Amino acid sequence: MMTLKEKILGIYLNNAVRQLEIQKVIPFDFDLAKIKIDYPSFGRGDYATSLALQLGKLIGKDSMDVAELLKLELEKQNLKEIEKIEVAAPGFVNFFASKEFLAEELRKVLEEKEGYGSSEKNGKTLLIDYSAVNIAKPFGIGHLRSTIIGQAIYNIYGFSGWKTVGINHLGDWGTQYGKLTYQIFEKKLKGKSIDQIAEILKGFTIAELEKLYVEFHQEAEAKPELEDFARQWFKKLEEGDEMARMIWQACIKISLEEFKKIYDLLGVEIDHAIGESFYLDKTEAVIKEAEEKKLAKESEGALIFEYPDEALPPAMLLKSDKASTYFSRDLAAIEYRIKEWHPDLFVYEVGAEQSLHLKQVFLAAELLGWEKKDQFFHIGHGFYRSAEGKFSTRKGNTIHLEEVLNEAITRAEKLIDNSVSAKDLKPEEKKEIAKVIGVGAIKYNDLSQHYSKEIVFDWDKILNLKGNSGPYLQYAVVRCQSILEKTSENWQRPGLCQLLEKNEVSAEERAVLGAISKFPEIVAEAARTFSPNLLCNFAFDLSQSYNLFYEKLPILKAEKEEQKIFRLALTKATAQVLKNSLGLLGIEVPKKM
RNA sequence: GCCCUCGUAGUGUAAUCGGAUAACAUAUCUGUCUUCGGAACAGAGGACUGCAGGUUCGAGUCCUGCCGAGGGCACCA
Repeated sequence: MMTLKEKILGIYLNNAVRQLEIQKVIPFDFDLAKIKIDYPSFGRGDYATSLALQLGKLIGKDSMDVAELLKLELEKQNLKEIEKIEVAAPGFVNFFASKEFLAEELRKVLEEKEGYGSSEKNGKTLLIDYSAVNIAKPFGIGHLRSTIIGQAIYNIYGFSGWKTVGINHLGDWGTQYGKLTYQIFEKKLKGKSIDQIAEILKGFTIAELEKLYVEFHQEAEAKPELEDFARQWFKKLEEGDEMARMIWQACIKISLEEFKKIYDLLGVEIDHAIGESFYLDKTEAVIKEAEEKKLAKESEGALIFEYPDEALPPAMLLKSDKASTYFSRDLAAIEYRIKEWHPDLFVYEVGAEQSLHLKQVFLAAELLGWEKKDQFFHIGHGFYRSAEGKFSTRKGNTIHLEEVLNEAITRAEKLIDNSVSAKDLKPEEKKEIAKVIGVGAIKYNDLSQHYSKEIVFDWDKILNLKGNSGPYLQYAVVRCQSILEKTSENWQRPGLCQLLEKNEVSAEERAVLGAISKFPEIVAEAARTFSPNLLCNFAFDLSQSYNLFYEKLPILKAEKEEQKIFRLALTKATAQVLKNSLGLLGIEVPKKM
């Protein structure tokens, strides 16, 4: 299924250009790949191309003349989706979508419902690595971006016809667990019997684990030898020492239970949670392969991966004490994922700080002959920062996600208490709605900003509940639904679009329709550029168009019967498309608010 | 020192592979309510898009240099 945008580019413009070639107006083999279709600003049409500007330059003619020629050739094709083509200085060609096209899209929304905008299965698989929370650390605000953006990308690709595999690459391995096991053993377990130890381990909370971890770093500043003890403990862990394993496993259990609460609150479910430790016994084969392919080299007691022509700095495969590194584990993970799922595209939703590391991993996978490096994509998101700088687990100045979510929910509750329409609701219903609104606000705040940007953490901004925010969109849907509930009118009947055909549609109604029909194109663009924020922009635009229409024109009290039906259909379609958008973003819609 | 990312009204952001008068929110000011849900709508003011060059018919976007912020550069992940 081609979107109108794709049709204009791929068929209509292509035909026009070929015609001009035959007429020898322009030379043959003009490369249409350089051309794109834009959305012009309001009033100038639905689609635009600057093709004539480029052609004019190429053949040394006035772009306006070329634009007129293109317009002529396009008009000869009798395009049913296009009502009008205009030429504008200095050589733009603007397209206005036809009533037939808009009516057809409206019908499609009403028919296809939650499927509107989706694509048929394309047989390709996307594997996305996101969230990647760390064991024994609280679910920090820092993991929010990865979790939310990753889930949105996962949803968008699934909607676009891809088979999707989501992986939560749990951080459950590394020297840090040496630090923690050392600390737990020294501080809490030393000299205790096995039974006592089991009992103590069961009782830990994640907050205590975090506190121990922070204390370690404080103490290590005065006593650097602690770092060596930690490395020894990590080595024990790698060698399967019973005590080390026991402590480590207890940490995992406690952490997973804790994370489950947050994922539930966020409404996120990741297909597979696989810890880094899972790949431990798989690194050996990778290292052997690297050695066979002459890509590994010994250096200062460690084993490093070297890139030909120093394309990238070397990466470490084995530490000098022969312990594995996250580089070798990440490579082993790729090998495992290829075997298990045969993905066509590997996406890593991981902080921008890992940019170099992932470049090294991707290029290594290519050099090893597994995959091409352009099959990998790193969505390197910017961090949440406090006004003073980065949040750090080591220093203990993190903001816990649970705190943020609870605060958001509390703020939403206050608004609900003041809401007239929700005053008859039971307390537990209000609580549930507050959850949907609070969590939605936080998700939207995050998703609406491009992933590459840093976000300075500010309670008032992250919890914004009006203007360009999650609740604004939720409110638009709820209001649509409220109107629809007030009528038993069947808007899905023949004659729905008579008004359109008779040209009796106002500018406000036309704007809503125009916005709705862009949805499939926006989904495709959001997928291509891994940018959920485009969907946020779209949903906000549509809500604004609808709110303006709602303000200006009566729906249930429309003058004519056919107007009422049409406007109800518009309301239904708006609610549907907004719900589809929010669904992809992972934002729920309350029944009332 | 080298490498990567980011710099847009007071604040927070948008602008898709270079397109038209740089859009939106917030804050400030002014309006809209006997009408379908005011968490709404309309209007006003507010920008040499960090600075200086360059490429182009056209630059917030590409290139060069500088300034600023953040991150990275082998035994943390």
